Parts: sequence; C-alpha cells; structure tokens
Amino acid sequence: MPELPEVETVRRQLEPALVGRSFTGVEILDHRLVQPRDRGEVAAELLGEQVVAVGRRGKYLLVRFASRRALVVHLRMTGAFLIGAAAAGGADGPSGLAAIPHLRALLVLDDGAAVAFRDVRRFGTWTLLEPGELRPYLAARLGPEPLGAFSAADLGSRLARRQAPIKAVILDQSTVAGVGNIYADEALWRSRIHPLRPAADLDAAEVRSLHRAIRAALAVGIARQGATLRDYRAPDGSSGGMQDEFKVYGRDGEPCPRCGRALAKSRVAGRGTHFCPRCQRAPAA
DNA sequence: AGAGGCACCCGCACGC
DNA sequence: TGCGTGCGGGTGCCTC
Repeated sequence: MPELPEVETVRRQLEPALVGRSFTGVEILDHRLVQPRDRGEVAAELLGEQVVAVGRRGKYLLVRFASRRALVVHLRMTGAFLIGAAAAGGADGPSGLAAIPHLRALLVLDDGAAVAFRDVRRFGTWTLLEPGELRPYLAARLGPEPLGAFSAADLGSRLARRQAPIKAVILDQSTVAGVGNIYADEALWRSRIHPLRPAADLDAAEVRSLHRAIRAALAVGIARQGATLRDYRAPDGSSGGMQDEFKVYGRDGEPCPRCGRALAKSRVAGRGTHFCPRCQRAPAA
C-alpha cells in the first residue's frame, strides 16, 4: 500500500533512470489508467517528452518535462514501476515485457532502457497536465508536506474545526499530504491518541505529540525504503523493510510493544484500525 | 461545509 | 476440490 514513504522510495529509484531521458516509445495498454482521456492520445503526447525532474508531493509522483508539462502518477493500491532488468521480466529482453502480469503501460527511453507500469487492481492514474496546471491541481487536493514546512501549529489549526475522528482527519489528504492507513495507525499509537477521538478535542500537547509522531513514523518508513506488503516492490525489484518496524499495524492480538496489553483491531472511517486499548484511551461515549 | 458511505477493482483468505 | 463471499486500500463522488 504505497503511502508517502513508499512513493518517496519509488521516486528515488525512478529519478536516476528518467532524468535527462526522452521517451522514444510509449504504450498505454489500459484505458482506465488515463481516463477520461483517450489512451492513444495521451501516449502520442508523451512520445518525445524529455524528463527534467522526478518529484513527489504527498502520494503523487511528478514527472516533469522540458516542455513544462507534467505527468502526475498516483499508484493508489497496487501501482508499481519496474525499471530495466525488472521491467524486462528476466533475461529474455523485450519479449519478456508483455509477460509482466497486469502490465498497464510501457515506456521506452532514448538510452534503450524500459520502464514498465504494473497495476493489479487498476486504481492507479496517470494525468498529463499542461504548463501551469500542476500547482493548482495539487493545491486543490493536498495540505502541507509533512516532512517540509509543517508545524504543530499548522496541524492544530487544521484539526480545530473538525469533529470527525482524528484518524479520519489525518487520512484526509487536505489535512496533511501522504498519510495513509498504515502510518495513521502508527502515528496515533506513538502519540497515545485513540483513533476515535474527535479531532478538535485534542489539546495542544496532544497536537504537538501527534505532529511529532506523524513525522517520525514517515521518516522511519523512508529510512527503511518503505514497507513491502503482499506483492509491492520498489522499481528495482527490491523489498522495503518497514513492515518489520510496524508497532501496531497488522499486529492485532500481539502484545503492545509499550505496555504488553493485546493490541486491538476495529473499524474507523471505514478502515481497518489497529491500536492499543490501554495506551490509547477511548473517548467518552 | 463537514461527515459518512459507497464505488471503483481484483487477488486472496475464508467457509461450506 | 470447487464454488461463493467478504475484505481491503485511496480517492472521488454522492447524499444528508
């Protein structure tokens, strides 16, 4: 489940492969990837584009071109890039590419390398934006970058007007960009805040703690090159190590690493939610 | 405007 | 063994 740390890991691997390269071949195999645009049209527009930067904002990858256009990629659940040997699917060269299961798009670069995009559940999106469209596109969707200029006061002011459960509010990308289900549970556990607490009820000390916890959880995720769950892989085919660092996610029934009480799992904001019923005190009903 | 629920998609873990 | 069912995950859209 790519969240900010997984997307950042992908960005770091894509950057050296793509920057300075031009697309000499573009195939978009799944129309859903670019809908409502026409897949042939988008492929034709991408052909010949030269990459000048590979950025990230929240969970979005930003492939920026010399033309000042930008390809905004969202991996959603199962989107993944495969570079070079991983893209070639083994030693059998280009013929191996079509053998990649769930292949949705294929880029060929002017140095001969191939970059494949695979996506089992087909939720991933590629959006090609014209010059000047990127900033408003992101601003309309995303709050501050959690590891950039983002203070506890910023977080506090965004929570102050929200009565929804704190977990729902930090999953909202307009509160802070890049936190998904896993890192939300990890951050709430670190700050000892129950996921059902109304966001506006957090006091200043709790907001500071949560702010710190969000940043710490994401930073550890990046340092571990993301988490590898089910079949997620980085573009070079390697696995991340963050799944071994989870304190609560997927550990219901196991002892809380802090107090030893059995971790619980419930449902908050429609998401599987893992927490410690002792460390994270439930709000009064 | 904020909140909640659902659709989107498909592989997998289940139970029968 | 084979089938049916439910689940999950991020986002966008719909309703209230």
